[in-house]
Amino acid sequence: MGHDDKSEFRGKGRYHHGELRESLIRATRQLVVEKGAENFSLADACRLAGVSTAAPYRHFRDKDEILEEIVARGFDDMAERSGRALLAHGAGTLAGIIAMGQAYVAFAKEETPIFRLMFGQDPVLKKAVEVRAQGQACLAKVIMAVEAYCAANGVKGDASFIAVKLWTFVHGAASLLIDGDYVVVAPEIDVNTMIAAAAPGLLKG
Amino acid sequence: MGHDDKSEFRGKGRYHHGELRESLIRATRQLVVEKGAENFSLADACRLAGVSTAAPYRHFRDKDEILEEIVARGFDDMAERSGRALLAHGAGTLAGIIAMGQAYVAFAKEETPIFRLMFGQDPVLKKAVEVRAQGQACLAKVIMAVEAYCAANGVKGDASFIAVKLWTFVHGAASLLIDGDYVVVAPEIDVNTMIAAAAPGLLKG
DNA sequence: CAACATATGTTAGCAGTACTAACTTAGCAA
DNA sequence: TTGCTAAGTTAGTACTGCTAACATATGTTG
Repeated sequence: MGHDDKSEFRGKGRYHHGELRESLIRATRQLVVEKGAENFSLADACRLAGVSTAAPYRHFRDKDEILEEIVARGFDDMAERSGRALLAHGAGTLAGIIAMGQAYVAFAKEETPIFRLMFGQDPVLKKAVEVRAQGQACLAKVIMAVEAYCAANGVKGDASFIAVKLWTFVHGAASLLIDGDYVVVAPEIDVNTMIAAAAPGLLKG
Repeated sequence: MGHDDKSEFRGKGRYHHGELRESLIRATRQLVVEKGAENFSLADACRLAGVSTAAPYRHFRDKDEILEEIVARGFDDMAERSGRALLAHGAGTLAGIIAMGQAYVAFAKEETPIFRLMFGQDPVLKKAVEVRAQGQACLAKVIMAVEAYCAANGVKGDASFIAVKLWTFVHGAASLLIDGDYVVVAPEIDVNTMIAAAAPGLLKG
């Protein structure tokens, strides 16, 4: 340590950076995680990559197109985590479904700025086809888990409706938690406990 | 119509506007509603009020302090709406509680940018004492409604825990709806139906 | 009523942003 | 080697929030 040359992002000292696109994506991810997407500036990412503020426009349409890349990788990450949580408890079990929900909240807590980008309101990101597809794939996993649960426990009812109810609850928990709203009005709440308590009721037809 | 003089916000043609503070708040509210808090600029509000961009700083610490005012009035509005929804069906009834939840979502849908300001992540707004107090008052209403329901229906369980579960679900529904996430993943969902379907399960101890 | 004090406006300017246009350099291909 | 093109650069536009210094109205007080 001690050499503050940002070698992780900089090129090889040449006029042409060489892998600027990937460097900018990594720099952006780091800055978004550190300071939030609201306070992220493309200019900062440029400084981190050791490049002029006009350089990104050779690789990206605009600021949003870089963020799309971050969101896409976020969905990958989340899908993998929730998949692991489910499998750790068995596919058709209540415990597995609860673990999935808790993994969702854990992701929101650990990767808050990424989570906000993934589910936030930016209409540009919402329209990106890659992003849409990955969001759908994420819920499809939940639906399959609920279907397995219903089949194993003799619950009759629309699995996708139940899945959306679960998602809604868990998403609400994640949002209120990371936005600091529980702290304001119900500071003593334990989100994981609450999810475990609510899941059985939500899983009934 | 036809006279585009913004008379609603402008002063009386004098050097001193007269009621600039209130004019700026109303202009800000209008602009936030129209274009979202993300795209709101204080400079726009100044133009709408017919005043220089430095003028607001005689009345507000900074941009955030104007927004706090918007949030405070938003909580007033929401509290009144949900109170009416509850009373329309009777204080201790399931229908009343469902109606409260639906009113929450309706508020989020109709006043989306205000709702986002109220429950969003801005740490400055979270710290404002007035805002905190009004948030607490809002949930206190829900807790009282749940207590009345529990008393009337012989449910034993912590009413505030149940209230937080309800809030969590309804907030998740509002968030996913206004952020356009249902559209991406489950476009056919009817949020009001879903709330009515989920409420009984969430109200059990 | 005049003079001053203060509240509330103004203009000018700073530092920062996203993004564009025109120019330059490097790397590759004929 | 020549020259084309991809990928950098600098310089500049138009915007932002906010501050400092200056100007003007308003109201209080001798």
